[in-house]
Amino acid sequence: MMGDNQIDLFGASDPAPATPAQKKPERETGEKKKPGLYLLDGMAMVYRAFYALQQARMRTRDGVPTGAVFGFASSLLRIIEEYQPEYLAVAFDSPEKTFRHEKYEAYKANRPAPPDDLITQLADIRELIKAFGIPLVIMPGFEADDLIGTAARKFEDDCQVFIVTPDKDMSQLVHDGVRLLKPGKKQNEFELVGSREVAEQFGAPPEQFIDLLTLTGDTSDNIPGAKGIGPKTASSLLEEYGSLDNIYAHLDDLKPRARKSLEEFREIMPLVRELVTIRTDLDVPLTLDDLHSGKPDADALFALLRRLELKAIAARVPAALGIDPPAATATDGESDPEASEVSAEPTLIPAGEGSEYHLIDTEEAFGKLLEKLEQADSFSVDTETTSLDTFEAELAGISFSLEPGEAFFVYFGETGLDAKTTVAKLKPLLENPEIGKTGQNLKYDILVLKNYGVELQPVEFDTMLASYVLDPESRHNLDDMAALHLSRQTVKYDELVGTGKSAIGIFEVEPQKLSDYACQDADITLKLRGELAAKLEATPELLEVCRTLEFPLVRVLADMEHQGVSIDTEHLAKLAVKVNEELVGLTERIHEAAGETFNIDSPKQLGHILFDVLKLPTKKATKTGYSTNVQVLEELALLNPIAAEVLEYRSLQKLKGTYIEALPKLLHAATGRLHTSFNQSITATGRLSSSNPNLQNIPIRTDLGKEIRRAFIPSNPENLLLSADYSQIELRVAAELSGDPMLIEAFRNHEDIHAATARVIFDTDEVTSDMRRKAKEVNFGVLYGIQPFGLSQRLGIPQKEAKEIIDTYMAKYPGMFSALQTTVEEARKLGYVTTLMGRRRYVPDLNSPNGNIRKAAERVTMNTPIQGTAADIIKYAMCTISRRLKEERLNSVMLLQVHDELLFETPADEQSRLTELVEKCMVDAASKCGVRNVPVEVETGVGKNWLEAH
DNA sequence: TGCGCCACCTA
DNA sequence: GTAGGTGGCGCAC
Repeated sequence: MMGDNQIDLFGASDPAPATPAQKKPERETGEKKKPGLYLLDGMAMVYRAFYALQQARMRTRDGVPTGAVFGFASSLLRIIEEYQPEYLAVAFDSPEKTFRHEKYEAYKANRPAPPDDLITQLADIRELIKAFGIPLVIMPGFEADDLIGTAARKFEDDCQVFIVTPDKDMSQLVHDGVRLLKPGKKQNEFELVGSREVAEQFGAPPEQFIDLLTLTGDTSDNIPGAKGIGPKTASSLLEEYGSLDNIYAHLDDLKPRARKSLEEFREIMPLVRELVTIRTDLDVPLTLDDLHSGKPDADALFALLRRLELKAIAARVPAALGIDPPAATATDGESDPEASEVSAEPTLIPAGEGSEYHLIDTEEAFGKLLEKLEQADSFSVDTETTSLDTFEAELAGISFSLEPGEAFFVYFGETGLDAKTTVAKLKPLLENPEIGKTGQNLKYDILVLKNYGVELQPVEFDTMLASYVLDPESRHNLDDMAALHLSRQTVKYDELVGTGKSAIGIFEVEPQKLSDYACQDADITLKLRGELAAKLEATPELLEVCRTLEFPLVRVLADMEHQGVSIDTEHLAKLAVKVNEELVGLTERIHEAAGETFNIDSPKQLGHILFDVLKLPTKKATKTGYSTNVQVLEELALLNPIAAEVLEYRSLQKLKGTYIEALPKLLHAATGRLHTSFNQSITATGRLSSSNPNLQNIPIRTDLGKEIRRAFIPSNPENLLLSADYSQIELRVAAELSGDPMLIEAFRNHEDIHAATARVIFDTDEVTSDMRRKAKEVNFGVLYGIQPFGLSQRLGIPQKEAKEIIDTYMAKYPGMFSALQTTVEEARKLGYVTTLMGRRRYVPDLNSPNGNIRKAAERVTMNTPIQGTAADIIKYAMCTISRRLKEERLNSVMLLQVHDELLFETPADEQSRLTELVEKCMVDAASKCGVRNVPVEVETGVGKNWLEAH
């Protein structure tokens, strides 16, 4: 990487300071401000920049990755802009093995090689530092940490030292004159970390930090700590005994578990301590002058930034470094507007610039527009309304764009046209199946127009969903997409009407301004369609996901939301009375047992009662105190009945607050029903989500939960509810993906799959219920990206046992084993995972240097094809069912989707036809989506309410 | 009023 | 161990 192998420093081309060197501050003038010395932890900052900007996928037009360079340069500039450092240097590790490798073979052995995209940027970063005129410090055999530690110690009397690093291990260097600057959550913000902050964050002051790190070890460097001793235990031990040596001097006072662990650890402790200790005593010929920036090389710097198309950085350089771009290579502002898509902070042009927008507020102008629209075969449309609630919303106007660069706004305000009659004139073309409609979140427009008797169709392209399919975890709102894909700065809705109390109604906005805003949205939407469609076409399977699943589903979901579902408020009212009585009793008993009244809903107060007042043993800590969650309370229930009462209280309170009392309030005044929103562009896997209210998490497990389900009833009392759900769909998908013959065979034979798994992994025909339970957890584990830690937690067994179970499973189902492995390997190479239909999810963290983050990404990678394929299947089924219901002219309607279940309302005489149709569509959907080797089963039920139907 | 955190509901 | 949403508390603004 850093190719130079000179023994000593190599730095700026010109060691002479750009400004006359500050005189070293005189000793005695303690008041006088000391110069600042800023030491950058190079590689750590590079890594951080790389991952922080990975999502943005920054590249030059030629595809050269630039995110890390951008992030690093931006941080560097920020330091210069904000602190104007007298001394500034960047340290990097030497490429050779260091003394730590010699002492400990496995040092950093678990570090994966840096991703290719990062490696290619290292040379650029190095060039950048040189062009900035900043000294680069590298010494063979030593890591950047040690160089920084040594420099910090050496110069802390003469300077205020700031170590710029995201690495917590550096906390040990914090001292009177030494502080850390840690990159914050927001790009380009730094958090100043002094002694107090270290103590707050880690529960140990910097002086104890080495001992703390020794005890816990450092997984990222593959350095073991004392087993079973985590940060919390370590810091409380250190608080009590002051130092590691003193802890060892008092081993006998410790709890047996900690003692045993520390005894085992004793042998390697000195080595660990040496490994985690950052050296501050290297014998290196470093002088303060070596750390002084030289003159920046303007030619080299601007040439580099130009090559990498980092305009935003180039723009900051003149002010920060006091240099100007060479005349010939001046950064281009206007000359090349299209080029900026890939740069991080492209100069955005106003969205409306270069476009023609027309306010339509006369019959004559409207007549002309109508003619145009009738002759079009496709256009974009956007409604402006008085409310985000689609049932309340009144139209303020509708904008259209037939070709990029021109848009029209039909205005319904006082000075405009009459909404009702105008919409009636638009109706035939809005409903014309031959004229394709493009929009941003068309479901909203469909719902609004329904109130005006218009069934907007067909959904030819939805930019929000196209963006979602291209990258589900990117941002899908119009403003961000305009900036990202079009380098356009949009006028925001808030800028139009203001915010908070000073916000005005949409009809109070000046018509011309509203028109420009609305036209902008239609215009941008159509332009975005062009960009997004091109990207989809480059990946045909993603285009197919849009065409066959997402776009057709928009109408289906709009219809479901509009339909709504009825609930039996009287039933809920009765439940409320019962639950309230029980809660009053529980509250009394809990307060009595506590000896005082307190707020049971407050985990903080509850913790105080349980652990301070009643002195019950603590089990688990959270960030803010001791955990009082279900697992903890269940354990405590064995010691004190109050815990069981609290559990009961919690469960009742939750159901009461979230459902029994909340749902009746959410009934819509106009329809008397519950209208959820099905969000189609939220989840990373392709599932839907539901909100306002969330009807995908209605209780079912407990008795009270079942009673809540009983409250969901048909809108027409003559009708019935029909529920149809896929049986074990995710396991079947997993079996299909694995191709594992044993697993597939079990499904073909209609076996009890958990029992079958138990038989295989426990190698017996006598499967006990406990074996089945464990096997069930293993099966779930496979779906969730199985790892020993997780299974051990779920089953409450040691990690070692969990590992054995997993090993056995994988040995018995080799197809599953290799499929999971291949999935992760492929994803690591490609950067994304796919469902059977080709839906994508990017998983950049598979290359993270942080073991925990990487493992989490591996689980995501294993789960996404399974969860995502199941989501694709039910989406496909919903589309075909909706179509078939219309074709068959049935009066049944789809009400809800709950991931593997569909709920319908049906007239009694359609019940059997509906059942047959739904079953067939659901089963067929699986094979259409690629599940062809494993049979898929659907279970249906009918009843007077959701509980009976299920 | 907004936000992070904890806890807990679903598939 | 995967994917979501909501309610209440407690704090900062």
